[in-house]
Amino acid sequence: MSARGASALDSARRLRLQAPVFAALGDQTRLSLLVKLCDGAPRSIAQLSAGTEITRQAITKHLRVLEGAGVVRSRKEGRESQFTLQPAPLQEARDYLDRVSAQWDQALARLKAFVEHHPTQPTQKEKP
Amino acid sequence: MSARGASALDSARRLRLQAPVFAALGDQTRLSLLVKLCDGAPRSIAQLSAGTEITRQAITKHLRVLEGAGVVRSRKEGRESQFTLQPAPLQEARDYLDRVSAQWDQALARLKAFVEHHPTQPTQKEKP
DNA sequence: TGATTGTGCAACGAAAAGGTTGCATTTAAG
DNA sequence: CTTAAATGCAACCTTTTCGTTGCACAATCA
Repeated sequence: MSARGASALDSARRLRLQAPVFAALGDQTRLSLLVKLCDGAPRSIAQLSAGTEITRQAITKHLRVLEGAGVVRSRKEGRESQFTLQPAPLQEARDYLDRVSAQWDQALARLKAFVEHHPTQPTQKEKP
Repeated sequence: MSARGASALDSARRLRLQAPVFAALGDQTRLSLLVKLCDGAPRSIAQLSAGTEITRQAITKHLRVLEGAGVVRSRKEGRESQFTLQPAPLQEARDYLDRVSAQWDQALARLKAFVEHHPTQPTQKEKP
């Protein structure tokens, strides 16, 4: 119960760490900021605000949210602050979704195997 | 211009469709509900509420949010409604993150190749 | 039937999110 | 030095979100 026990105990922590990342991605404006940044080039707030309908200050707030989730990093460069994408948390989020889907697939596979070993038995309750 | 052209034009629509999914995952309570459901077994609201600190009605609201994002499905079964995980939107979200990270990696690879072809040239501006 | 269990619905309140405006501050440019 | 550009900071407003309470209603069970 060492390896699996540890990861099971971390599940609550995983939730607390992963939810803010998803929350940061759960906004259309922030998602479009990420898309603009995912070509690898650092961009200033003014650059990221150009072409949008909303204010520069609103963009700034969104960038701070992304930074708080660890999805971007900011660095003071002269009079402007450059933002860069930080792919590691995104990959963790991706792996998280992968695990959820994988567990679901395994459950379905087990269910299928179970059904195939029980010929033509109609729907039965778990606890009769 | 068929395959890539179409997917490029859909990028705005992708944002509008993907953001709600991430927003649905961006809450600790909802994320834990998903984890409970990812073993494949349908569960009732009462089952999903058992062992939590918050109210059954709060859990219900979260489940409706998840359902609105297409991440779970509900089905009336007698007097109780069973909720099931719906992995397809999760996999789309995963692929979305994959594409973002992939684009970032490609950009870094290009940058690296560029640097290696320019020996010891110090940092230069994009538009001199 | 009568009691219990599982949900649905609605109103309400506190808190957070998303956005704006106005002004101060730091840097770069002329 | 004077100006313009890029941010930072703070107050404020409106809309959601998260959670609660209270009650009505349908489906079971004794």
